[in-house]
Amino acid sequence: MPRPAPVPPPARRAADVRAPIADKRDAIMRAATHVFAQHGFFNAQVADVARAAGVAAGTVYLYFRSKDDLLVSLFERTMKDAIAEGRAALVGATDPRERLRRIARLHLERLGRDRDLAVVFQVELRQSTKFMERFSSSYLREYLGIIREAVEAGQAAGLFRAEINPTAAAKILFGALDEMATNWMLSRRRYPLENDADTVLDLFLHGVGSRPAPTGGAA
Amino acid sequence: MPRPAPVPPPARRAADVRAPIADKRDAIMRAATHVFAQHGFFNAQVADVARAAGVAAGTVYLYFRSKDDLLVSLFERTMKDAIAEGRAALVGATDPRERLRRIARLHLERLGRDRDLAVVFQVELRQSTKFMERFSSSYLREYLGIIREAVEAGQAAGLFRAEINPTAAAKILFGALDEMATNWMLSRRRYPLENDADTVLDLFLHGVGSRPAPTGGAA
DNA sequence: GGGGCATGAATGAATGTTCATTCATTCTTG
DNA sequence: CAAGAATGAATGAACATTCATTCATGCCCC
Repeated sequence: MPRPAPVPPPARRAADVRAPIADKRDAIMRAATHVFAQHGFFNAQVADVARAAGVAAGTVYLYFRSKDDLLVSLFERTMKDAIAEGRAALVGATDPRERLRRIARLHLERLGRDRDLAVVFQVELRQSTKFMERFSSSYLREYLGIIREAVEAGQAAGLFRAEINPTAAAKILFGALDEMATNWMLSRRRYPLENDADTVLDLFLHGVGSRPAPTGGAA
Repeated sequence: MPRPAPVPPPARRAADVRAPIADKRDAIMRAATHVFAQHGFFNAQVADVARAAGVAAGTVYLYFRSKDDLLVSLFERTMKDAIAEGRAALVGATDPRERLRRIARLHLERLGRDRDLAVVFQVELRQSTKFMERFSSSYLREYLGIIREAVEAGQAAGLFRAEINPTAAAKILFGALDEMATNWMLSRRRYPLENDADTVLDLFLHGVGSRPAPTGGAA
């Protein structure tokens, strides 16, 4: 009996005709996130990912061209989701300060929700300049652009000092958030990461602000 | 004739008795910085490093326990240098704002001086949580501590707002500088990185400041 | 002064392991 | 009973590390 119930066949229904593709692909990506976070991309074996996903090693290659492709896909999917979620969250926020606050919160909420994902994003994706450049020139650029526009809007509204360089300010805010995420991920303590968003925003808004301080909400 | 002048024997003089050790070790570390920066740690072969250093592959193992050890040594030496240089630069600066400014400048000057080093520090060292944790729990902790103390001093002097969390502020400043360095390293343009220190500091000091703004120096 | 000799640095070919990837075969399902 | 999904053993290349050998140096004794 060479088949000890490998995966409980999940009772396919009619619409599942092309569902299995998404199912397995998704399972492999989830497993990969976990395994890469655990061992690091280079030390992780494709066979481990396959095992964690409950499929055979060869199956991975039915859904991904290569191990690299697996990491890249992970990254692309997450970034697309994140940017879509981000744009949605900005709808209805007109005050530039509020827009920045939402961006920051979302950034940290998303990473704080899934530690494996945080590890992959804060560590594994930065393994090689190859990945970094790819990341940097596409999604990071877009992300920084969104922040920059909010800063520019703030300047136009007279809320932020005119002499601030919006591009630099965007990098600074991103860098601060990124560092918070990295610290959280490396820390053994499991504090709520999203609270750091307010800390960062408070300092940032004071920094760019033309007034003494537009404090968040606390009396 | 299996010996096509492998390396020109560099005419040793008396004092060289124990010099070769430092020489070679150093040469290998330099070469490793370059090769790791070029191909990434995992893709770089020890043989490449050896070739770049002008020694045989086996020789690397006379000076380093393993490939990992080579990366760790690189990192430890640089951090020791940097922290020593940093502490020295702070001597004589009593104003907390001035201390922060010197820290920021030095941080970016050092990385901006050597692109290969910047790549290794901004990318290669972050390959695995193993290295990250090591880095984070030792040198980064120390570095953040230095920044935090300057912030606390600023608060004690009434220059910075009392409600600022100094630990968080230190992470924010570090994160912002780190992002500037990463951006510079990934950018094709070769602008002077150290100028970003003032940009960051300006925003940061506004952010923490209890006054409208302690502007740097420009009229 | 000079001709071996001991020392240990340096070499680089060989080793052995570790995987990513392939593909002939088996299984599932409609 | 096709068609195509899935399997997992086999393959082969890549590479860290080792180690038997070579080489350079300085020392000592004649």
